[in-house]
Amino acid sequence: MATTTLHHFPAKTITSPTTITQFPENPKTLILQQCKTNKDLNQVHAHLIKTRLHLNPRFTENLLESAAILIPNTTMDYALSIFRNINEPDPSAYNVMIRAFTLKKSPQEALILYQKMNRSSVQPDHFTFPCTLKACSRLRAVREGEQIHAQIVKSRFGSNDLVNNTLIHMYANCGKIEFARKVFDGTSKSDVFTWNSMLSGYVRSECWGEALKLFDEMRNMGVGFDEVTLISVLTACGRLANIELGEWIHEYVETNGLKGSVNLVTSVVDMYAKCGYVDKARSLFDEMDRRDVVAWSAMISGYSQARKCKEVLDVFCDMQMAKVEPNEVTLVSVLSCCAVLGALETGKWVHFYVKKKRMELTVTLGTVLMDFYAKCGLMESAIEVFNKMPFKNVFSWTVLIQGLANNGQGKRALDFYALMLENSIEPNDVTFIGVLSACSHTGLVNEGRGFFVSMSRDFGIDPRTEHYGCMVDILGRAGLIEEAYQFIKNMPIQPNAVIWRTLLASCRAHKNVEIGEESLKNLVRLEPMHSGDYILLSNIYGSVGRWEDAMRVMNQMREKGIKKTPGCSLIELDGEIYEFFAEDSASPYSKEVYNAAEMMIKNIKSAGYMPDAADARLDAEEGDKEASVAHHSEKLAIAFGLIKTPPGTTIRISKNLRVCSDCHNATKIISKVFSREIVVRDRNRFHHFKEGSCSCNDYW
DNA sequence: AGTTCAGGGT
Repeated sequence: MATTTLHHFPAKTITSPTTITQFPENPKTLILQQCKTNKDLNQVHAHLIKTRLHLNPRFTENLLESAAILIPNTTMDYALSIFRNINEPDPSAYNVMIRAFTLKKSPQEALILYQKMNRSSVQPDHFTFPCTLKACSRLRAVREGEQIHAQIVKSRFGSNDLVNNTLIHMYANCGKIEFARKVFDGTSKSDVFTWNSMLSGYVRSECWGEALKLFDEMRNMGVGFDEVTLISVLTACGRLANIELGEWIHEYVETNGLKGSVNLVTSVVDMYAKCGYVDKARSLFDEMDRRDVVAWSAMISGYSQARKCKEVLDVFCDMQMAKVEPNEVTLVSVLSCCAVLGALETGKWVHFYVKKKRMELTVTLGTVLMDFYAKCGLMESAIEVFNKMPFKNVFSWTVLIQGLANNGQGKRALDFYALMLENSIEPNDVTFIGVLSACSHTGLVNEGRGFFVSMSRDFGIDPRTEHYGCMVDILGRAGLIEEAYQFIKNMPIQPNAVIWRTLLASCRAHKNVEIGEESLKNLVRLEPMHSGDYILLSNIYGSVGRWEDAMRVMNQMREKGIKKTPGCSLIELDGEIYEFFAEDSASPYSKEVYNAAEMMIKNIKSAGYMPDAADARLDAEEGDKEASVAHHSEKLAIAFGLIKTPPGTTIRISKNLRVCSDCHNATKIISKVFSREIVVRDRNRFHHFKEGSCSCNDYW
């Protein structure tokens, strides 16, 4: 006999340790206290039938409740079989079933049963409505909710607090906050639960100001408040950066001995972090004697929003040491910080973890995973995630479009934009930033103009500074410098420094001295301490041979006490991050790296590379200009990558500034001569170098 | 027999 069949015939069922041998008069206590599985229930059920006690509805309903709600991790099958055998179920039997379906994530079934109850003319009682409304809430079924509301009004439960609290919750959860308020105003306003329901409704609908107003009202009316109230109010404080009220609540928590409440203290931690006091949040977090996954996640997201990525990874590490399992929310914060850092290895580890734990690829998790891959330059992985996501929203599509645009695949980005519209997803303002940058990074001038018009005409989105910036970029990169300049002059809102900087960068690429000078004038007025701007104009002079003017601009900068931001490039090898600065001799690898860089330059020179001194340090001696360019941080990092990785490995570099034209040219040739793919993430976008050309088509 | 609450993405 095959051994596998034996497993289905264990002797255990007969001599199970939970076997019930003695039955008390009232089986309810027994069912509640001892039944852990359906098998236990079976025995009680059998006993009830044998003793004909099952004809007593009270016993049967107790059994039903146990089967539907009290036995952990079980389906509704057993409960359904009991329910179907009840001759004329009364409201309580229906209530148990409706409550259980909602509890077990089948709110749809709950509503179907409620309809059946109506058809059978069983009168709902004051417990039926809350159970059913909760199901509507879960499903965001506002129409069904409204129908039930009408039935409530017609019934005698219209003034029942419990019923009204659930109504408020249902409307707020379905986004109908003004309906919720109407219900609230119709209550006696004497129950803290009612106030809490309304408060949480405002918080859920992101009406932070209304929430605080309600809390004020609550204190004026002297209804009192509890922990749940404070948690909602703290959320609103965090979003409004209302530190005064936040601190008042913190005081209240301290003086009233409420620090043992993990939820409440977590909310205080979150409030401080959102108000910008992340260190204060941390010290409070450290004082907690118990931390659950939400507390850890709040601290991690606090650091993540403060862009303190190193701290995010440290706390995440501590969390694992503390043996608290991260969940989706935790991982979203961690991934978004990996995206900022370009921490490919760590982010991949998180993705692996998600797969190992078979976590659901929700819209949020999927979107942040895509963004992470896109920001590490791995667009194919990003698209793979996108294709696996069962649901996508405007965020997901926007990340995809922006990712493709930044990785030099502008045409593909626009294809996906068209597909997005076909899928009836409405683009928002951020989507258009992606669409317009796809145009600018690909040189699609007329398409760009078209989208800029379409944005407000077809979708009612008013362009923001960022959108004007994209247009300036589109025109400027294409060499339409004069038009870009006029575009800025005609902008209905005040151009900021970023706009002028964009124009200045175009002037650098197209050697336009006059408008470059004009741009710098505006930049000096708006952000006088930004070193890169002076350097850009200086390079423009250099590129047309006006070395004296170039020197003059650099001196002007130095006189103002402005220091150059040193160029810095990072390379990740075996999960370790190596940092290189331009002309850096302090690095422990400097000798090795300089030798490697020298060899590398020699090699590409014989393949036709000509150094471009326009990007050199101006104070370098004439003969040293070439060496100055050769020691840009990027070249050092690439040289290091060449000697430290096996032939054929892709080299990934991130740098803090934009790629200079000499490095760009050199890297193209390196990719060909050494047969390497090289991916450079600069402060604006990606460059994928392969076989002598770059994904940006020399257009950045 | 029931109701309110915390952390996340372009």
